[in-house]
Amino acid sequence: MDQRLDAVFTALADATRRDIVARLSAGDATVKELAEPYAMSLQAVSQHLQVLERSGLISRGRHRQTRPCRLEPAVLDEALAWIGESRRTWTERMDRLENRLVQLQESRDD
Amino acid sequence: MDQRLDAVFTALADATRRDIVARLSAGDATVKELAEPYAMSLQAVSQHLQVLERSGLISRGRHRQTRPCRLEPAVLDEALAWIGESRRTWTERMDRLENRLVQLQESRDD
DNA sequence: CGCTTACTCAAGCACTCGCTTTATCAAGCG
DNA sequence: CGCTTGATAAAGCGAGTGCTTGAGTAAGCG
Repeated sequence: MDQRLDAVFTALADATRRDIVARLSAGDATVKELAEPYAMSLQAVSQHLQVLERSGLISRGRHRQTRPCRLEPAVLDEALAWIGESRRTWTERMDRLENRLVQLQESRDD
Repeated sequence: MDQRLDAVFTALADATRRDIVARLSAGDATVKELAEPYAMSLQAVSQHLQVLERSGLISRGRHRQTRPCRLEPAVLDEALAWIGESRRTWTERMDRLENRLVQLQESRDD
């Protein structure tokens, strides 16, 4: 689990890879199609896709001589869940703090 | 924005730093307190905290000779929003696909 | 004042990252 | 068969990461 989150957040820590994920969320694409907008070699994009694949964020098939890429949202959900959990804990703590302050205020008003 | 997301996801791409974030979500802590459970030097933890601070995930004050660390949820929210957006786009596309399939099914039944 | 505590700075080391270039492979086309 | 297309493999390079040890700083305590 730790290793999977390592891989997902590492994969998302690069602007090019985030852009690829965003584009794949709108539909599958081949390596060439994905590489087209970037000012870098096809090989570099292929390496980015390997990072994304290793993290589980995308999967790849074979169709003729292309390797179509597809977003796999399951790992995205794990990342979402992890961040959400820390966020929730923080919020609950703040709520408790606020309640305590309100109680203090009320007891002083007595 | 891209740079901020780079920094946040890079910060979250390490299990020790994720653990620190999770612990800070439950309450502020000093460097020494945070370092205590890990089998690494205090300096190493201090460096992890610098990464977290640069990303905006935590802030640090000064109190006597300690540097209390505090989670700042704003950047966490940005990461949450980014992932959520890709997730949402994917889900909507799947919904549209399903609708089209249902329509195909219905037109065949006519 | 000296001593401890809490922490940072700096240098060094093994390792990884992002990208390049060159070479290679596998599928389809003439 | 040769040739192009889509993609991967391998090697190398500069920059960055994670950690260490050693030294330094700043605040509190006797």
